Amino acid sequence: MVDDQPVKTSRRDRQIQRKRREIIEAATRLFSEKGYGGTTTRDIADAVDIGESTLYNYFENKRDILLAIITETGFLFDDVIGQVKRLDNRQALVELYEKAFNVFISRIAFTRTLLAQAWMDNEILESFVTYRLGHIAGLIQALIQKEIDEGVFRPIDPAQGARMAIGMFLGAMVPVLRGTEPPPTPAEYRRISEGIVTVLWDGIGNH
Amino acid sequence: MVDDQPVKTSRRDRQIQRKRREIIEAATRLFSEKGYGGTTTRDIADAVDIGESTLYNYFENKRDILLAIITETGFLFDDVIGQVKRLDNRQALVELYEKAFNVFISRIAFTRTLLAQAWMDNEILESFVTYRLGHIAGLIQALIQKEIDEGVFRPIDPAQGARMAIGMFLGAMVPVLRGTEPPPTPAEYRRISEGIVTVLWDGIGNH
Amino acid sequence: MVDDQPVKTSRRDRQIQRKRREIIEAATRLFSEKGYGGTTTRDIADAVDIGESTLYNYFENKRDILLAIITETGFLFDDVIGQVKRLDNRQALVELYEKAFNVFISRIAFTRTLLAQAWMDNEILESFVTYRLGHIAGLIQALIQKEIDEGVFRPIDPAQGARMAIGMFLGAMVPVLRGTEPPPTPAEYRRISEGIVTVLWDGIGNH
Amino acid sequence: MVDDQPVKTSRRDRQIQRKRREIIEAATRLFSEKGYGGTTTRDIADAVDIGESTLYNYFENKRDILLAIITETGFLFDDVIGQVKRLDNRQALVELYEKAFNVFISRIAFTRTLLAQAWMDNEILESFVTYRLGHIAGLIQALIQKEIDEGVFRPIDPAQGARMAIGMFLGAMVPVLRGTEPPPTPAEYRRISEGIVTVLWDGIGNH
DNA sequence: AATGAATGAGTTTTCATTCAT
DNA sequence: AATGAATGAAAACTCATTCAT
Repeated sequence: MVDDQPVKTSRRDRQIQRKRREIIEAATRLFSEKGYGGTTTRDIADAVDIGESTLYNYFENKRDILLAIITETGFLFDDVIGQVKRLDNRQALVELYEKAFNVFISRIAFTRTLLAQAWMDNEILESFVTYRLGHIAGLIQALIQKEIDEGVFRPIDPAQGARMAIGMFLGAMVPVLRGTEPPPTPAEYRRISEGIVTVLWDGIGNH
Repeated sequence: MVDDQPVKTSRRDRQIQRKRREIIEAATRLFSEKGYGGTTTRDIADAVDIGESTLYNYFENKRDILLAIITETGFLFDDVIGQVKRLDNRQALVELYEKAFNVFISRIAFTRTLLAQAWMDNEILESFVTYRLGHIAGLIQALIQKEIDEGVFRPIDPAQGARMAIGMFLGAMVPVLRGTEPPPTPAEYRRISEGIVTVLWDGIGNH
Repeated sequence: MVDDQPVKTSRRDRQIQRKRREIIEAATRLFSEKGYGGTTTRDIADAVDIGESTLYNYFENKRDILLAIITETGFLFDDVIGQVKRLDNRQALVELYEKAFNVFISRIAFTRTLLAQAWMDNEILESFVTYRLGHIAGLIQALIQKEIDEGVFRPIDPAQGARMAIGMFLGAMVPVLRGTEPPPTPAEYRRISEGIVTVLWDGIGNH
Repeated sequence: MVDDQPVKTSRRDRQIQRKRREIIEAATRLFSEKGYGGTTTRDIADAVDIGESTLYNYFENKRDILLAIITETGFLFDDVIGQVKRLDNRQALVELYEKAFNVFISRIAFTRTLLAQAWMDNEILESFVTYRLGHIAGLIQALIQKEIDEGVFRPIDPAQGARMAIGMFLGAMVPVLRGTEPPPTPAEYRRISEGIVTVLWDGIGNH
């Protein structure tokens, strides 16, 4: 009896969390297909097969669903960043690319929604994208600067170099996110990662 | 009187075209600021200082305004593409980048709107972006292939190379389109163009 | 065991009655602050710190809470009326005023809610106000008639006189109920009661 | 042709004003019957036989209708107040009562709505009632003070006297506004006005 | 060609109430 | 008896579009 109490509570809690997840996942999919504005609360409710008003037992309002998607899925991105302790050589960059491909591709619908929203919505851009992207860009710049200092790289503007590095990532991801190309397999994006880093270091030229 | 007729008509036509342009320009700005869905027909009418219903004398409906923006401004992009007769050497690619920067940056609001829309809307993606981007990608791939054939490039996948080339362009453009960085000056994007091409050919490495 | 039964039951009953009272008091306060329509069942439940649905174990529905407030608090007013055995002289009227002030002011929130509701809701007006107010008005009219008969009063319309008597009460109470004036102290409303009766008998004039 | 312009405009303007009036009148009636909260925008639209959304061409939102009722009908009350240049004797007070009865009774639905709303809504109380009622109360207090100074009145608290004067007005009006008594005829409220003032001056007592 | 007025079809959100546990 | 979860019904409000003038 005494032990039942915590079990009961956590079962109920798990029930709630499960439903929240369900809603978030349905909404993520819908937002990525039709956009946030193009998705109605009714669409979401229908997708989870609950009444429209039931949504409001789990979320304050529609925007709250969007923010929940971003915060509750976004932490996956922090893991990637967190794992990058030191980005101090070529191989580390390859691995960063790989991890980034992995997390982007495992959450295509999420990423597509996030980018669409960050494109128009300053709050979302700032509260989610700016910090993380800035952090990554900083790491890459530091790496470039180090290689310059060691005489491995030509003295280029590290900021511009970082934009190139990120741009090449975008060049590979955007068609996938947009759905014009199928998601690469892990083997493929390992190869792409290496390809990008090789070009960054040595270009395509045949030296 | 008889001679007047055509003059009159063409004057009226010019009048109409001028108003259409005005609407298109106002709508482009509004769409780029608030998104297509976030912009009301009332917003557009107010911006041009006409009645809301007057819009419908110039355009079938709201979406038609969006399509008109894309087709009537989009042709500028065709010029860039059209001018690229032969993309057969490094310098030609630098020049392509420069022209592309030029046209993107001179129409930031348009480009921002176009990308936002193409991100969600298949019709717009296909009818406008796919073809042009595919064409450019094809040119770049052909160039890469040629360099490979001539032994200048290592034997990489030309498609992947093209994605890198386009990605580096995105890496420079996206922050500008998104408004997180100021538009570069012509001198700056000349330098950026050269920087990108240099990296493509030789990497950042200090050979 | 056998004796326990009734004790148990009455303890439970008392428990129930206590909770009912709690709900009624919280609801009275909320209704007087935000109006009946402006108060949600959730507001009430929160104020008593119970679940929203638990309310329905004590009351049929929201309106039932309102009716319970009115009947279960309203009986206090009956006491005032009941105590007025004979309203047959000036002093008795002073005392009636005093008692009325006392009961109104000791239940400002209730009175405010009651008046607000009776203003729009015929059922409440009739089932609660009409009878009691009519009774009081009748007593006052009878007093006036008696004074006329005895030659103390001029022959005025007793009904109109009663409306004046009640009106002067309203003139003193309304600003307090509305919250634009602080509630008078017992000493003050004794003075006000005498003042009103004096004006009724002799006017403000300096005879 | 030149003269047509202003005519056209004013005809259209008159059309708009007419519709606004229609809406305001229907809303006033509905609000006085079912309360502001109990009246839906649909009720109002139906009463004027227009689409619900058409309301929003004439008013910003529902509350705006209420405020329009109050400001656009309320000015009638200002006329009454404005006409009271000097409230310096008994007869002037009688006339003030008469005018007040007149305006209250000619707009029963409005007055009932106003009082209901001012009872709960501080903004409306302050922006409309407080000032005007305060002004009237001030005039009455000044009159009482004057009569005290001239030895005509006993030295009572003028504020309390004013509350009695206003209270007696309420005593006569409230049952009419509430609909429990039929509106008095002009002859009747003249008699009531005189009755109230007589009681104020001399009481009901038979001196 | 220009437009004021009208509106249908939604959209998000609220809330009293029910019901299974 | 207590309540979390679910919801139908309605509410205010929006907006692209039509139409008569």
